[in-house]
Amino acid sequence: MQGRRSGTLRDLRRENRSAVLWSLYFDRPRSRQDLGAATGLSPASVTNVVRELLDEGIVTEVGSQDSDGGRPRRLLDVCAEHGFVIGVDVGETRVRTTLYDLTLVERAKADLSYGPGEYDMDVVVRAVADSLHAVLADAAVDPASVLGVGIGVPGIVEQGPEAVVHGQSVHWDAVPLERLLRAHTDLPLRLENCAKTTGQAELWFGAGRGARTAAVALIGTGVGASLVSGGSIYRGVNSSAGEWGHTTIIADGRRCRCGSYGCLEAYVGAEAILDRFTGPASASDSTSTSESTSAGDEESALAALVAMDDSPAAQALLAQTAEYLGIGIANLINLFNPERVILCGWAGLLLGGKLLPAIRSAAERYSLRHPFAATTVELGRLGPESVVLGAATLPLEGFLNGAIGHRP
Amino acid sequence: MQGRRSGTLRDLRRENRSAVLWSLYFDRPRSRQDLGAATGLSPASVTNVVRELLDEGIVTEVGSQDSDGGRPRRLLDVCAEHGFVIGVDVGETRVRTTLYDLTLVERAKADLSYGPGEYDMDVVVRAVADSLHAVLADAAVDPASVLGVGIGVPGIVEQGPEAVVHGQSVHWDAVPLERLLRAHTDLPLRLENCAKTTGQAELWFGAGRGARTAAVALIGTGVGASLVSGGSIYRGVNSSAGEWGHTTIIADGRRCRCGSYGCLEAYVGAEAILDRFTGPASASDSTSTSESTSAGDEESALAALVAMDDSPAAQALLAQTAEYLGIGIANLINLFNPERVILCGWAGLLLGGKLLPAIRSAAERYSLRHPFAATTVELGRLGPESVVLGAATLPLEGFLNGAIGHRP
DNA sequence: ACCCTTCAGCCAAGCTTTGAAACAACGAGG
DNA sequence: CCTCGTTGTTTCAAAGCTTGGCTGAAGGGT
Repeated sequence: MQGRRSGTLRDLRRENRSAVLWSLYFDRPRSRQDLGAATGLSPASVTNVVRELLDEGIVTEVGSQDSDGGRPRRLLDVCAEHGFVIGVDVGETRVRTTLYDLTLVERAKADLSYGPGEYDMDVVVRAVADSLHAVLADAAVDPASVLGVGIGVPGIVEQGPEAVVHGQSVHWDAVPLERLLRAHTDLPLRLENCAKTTGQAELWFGAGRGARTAAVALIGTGVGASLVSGGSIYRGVNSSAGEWGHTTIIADGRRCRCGSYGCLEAYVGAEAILDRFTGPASASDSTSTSESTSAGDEESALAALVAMDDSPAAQALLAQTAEYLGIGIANLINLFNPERVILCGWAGLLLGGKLLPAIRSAAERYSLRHPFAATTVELGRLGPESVVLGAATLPLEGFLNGAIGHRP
Repeated sequence: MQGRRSGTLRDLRRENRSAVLWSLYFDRPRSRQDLGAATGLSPASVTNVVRELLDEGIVTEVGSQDSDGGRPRRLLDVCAEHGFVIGVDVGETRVRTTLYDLTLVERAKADLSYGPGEYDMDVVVRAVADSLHAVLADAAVDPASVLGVGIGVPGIVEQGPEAVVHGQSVHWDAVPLERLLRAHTDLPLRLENCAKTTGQAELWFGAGRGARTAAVALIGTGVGASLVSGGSIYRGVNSSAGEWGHTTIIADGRRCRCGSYGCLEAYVGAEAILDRFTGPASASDSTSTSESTSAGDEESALAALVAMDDSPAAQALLAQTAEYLGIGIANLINLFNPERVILCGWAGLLLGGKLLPAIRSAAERYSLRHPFAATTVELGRLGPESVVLGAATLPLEGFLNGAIGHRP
């Protein structure tokens, strides 16, 4: 009900400082005057805040820009070297890690794969730890200047003093991943569901730029979504909001790997699509061949399916899939009334590339006029890097908000 | 992305003042010390803010309470007489209006009905205007001391400089209701969808008290929801969020009055339930008899149906309905991860009274473990008055936030 | 009586933003 | 070459806020 927490003067200062920093970060470089206009702060306050940021080495002055006849504006920019962030994508078959500077320019990458189905925690934890050390060494970056590590994982991440992961589909049951990693590194860690990290990447740098309310629909082997409200990701009471893939679109429908029936994921997840194509006879009772096919196979198989222009069966299946996907999207539109729906994930992009018009049309038919009119349905604009990139934005977010500048 | 708007000192003061006021409003009466603990403000600041509120006549001191051995605390309370708010429920067959004092104690009521199906705007507008004048006269309240009028209407309310109503099911197409009402009254008006007003009533005073994230599911003839996030109602980009009734639960299912197929409303809306019972033969293609049955008939018919303990057909239908409702609720739980789901609306309460265990069990089966574990599914605790009461909270909300005290 | 506890008001100190005025840096024009 | 106008940035005094610490106020215990 109440829920404000401001109170003190210092908080006010931090908020203004944070507003300036966010504003600069997403529109770089900029003059002080411009920042004032964007944040609503007076020129004097901008000067004060900027001086502080300059002193701390968070921003720098980079050249100047002629004004029409007056004193030229000094341009400010974020100092790329001031700090670094690391993004980690804990995927189904491998760990991808990238170290970025403060402006999210890549400095080093590592990519460690383990056998498919190897969800043994020790293996995963070691891979993450190794990759962290690898990128740090590779980029020759002092660990003390790393602002934090963002880690995108499959499954629900229960935030708390130490994040715990519940991955119902990869059989992780209350895994204390943060504590396990803590044994290998002292870097600040932030864990988050990988759909949410992708969502944040698209929101900051992709198709979601500037949206204050959006739904990022992620389709891979599994299906998820991240819901953006007020410009940041909505987590719900338990951090498990956005489990779009397990909303029911057909009561008593196909069995889903979550154990329920008729879930969206059981129709439009990559695995489900392939199952529906190859095993139409046992449609409503597939124990599925998930464990036997690796992700890479799945990817090429789906690509092949999408490319079967001369097969009526494949065409019909894809049309049906677009219809289901449209229903799922329409449900998001009716419930959330987002200004944008962004279709992401490797399977989502694959399907969307071909079926977007059909998906849009289905979404329109299944949603109410008013909310649909306010929405655009688009494809994500970031590639498969988006999970890592989004993960890296997690510590960055903290930095932009709190912005406790460490020593440079 | 950025989206803060604070900046100035005056804003900070207003926020603190508002925090105190909210805190006091929902836990009345309270001592200053207690307020300090609740808001996190220092005793000195509480004193300052409270003095201001006392000076403006918004709060008063009411007696004192012994402390264990020390100076007794003076108790503060909201001054009921300081202002008044009016709630209006524009229903399907009548307009209900209530005038409350600042503590939401009823001071006067009016209830004007028009023939069923009379959605002619002139009739409705006149009824609202008449009822406003009636309650003002009845309570002998000076219009200048009315803080505002909240109006709950069926359909989507597009907020803007002048609210416009889109009621797809009652055939209101972009009705400029606020402007039409403006011709009859000078009171400040706030329009909102009636599901959202009910939701706010339950949130403030009913089963949702204290919840910061909740889903209020409203079932009457139509089906809607209001989604609460961060303690306040989520509206989406277009104010049309929460159209739960028109999310699809069965692809290619029953036709819905919105024009689509397989909507939740087409299964669990009161009209739909009755249709499914009386006309099972034409299940998938009912043009429905909606216009011919008035709401009152529907209510008693549904009550009769629910009471048919000895009819296996009725029992099966109700069980099926609970299943569908469970699916709809599970979808809310998976997507939103609320800490509470509250079932409201006359039909919702009727069904819930008998079927709540079945509904809960269905919701559990169709939702993921983790989000379900964090949720409770309960019945609304407010009666049919909740729409009016919730409508009255709309201006109250503005008052508690801004709290520009007018002259007492 | 005396001390102790608890609540409320007061005041100087230390923040903050702000608006106006001053300063800086440049082009244009005489 | 100098001056003026224009635009961007900084400085400075003023006003407002919260904060702790201190002082009263009002009662129990002992």
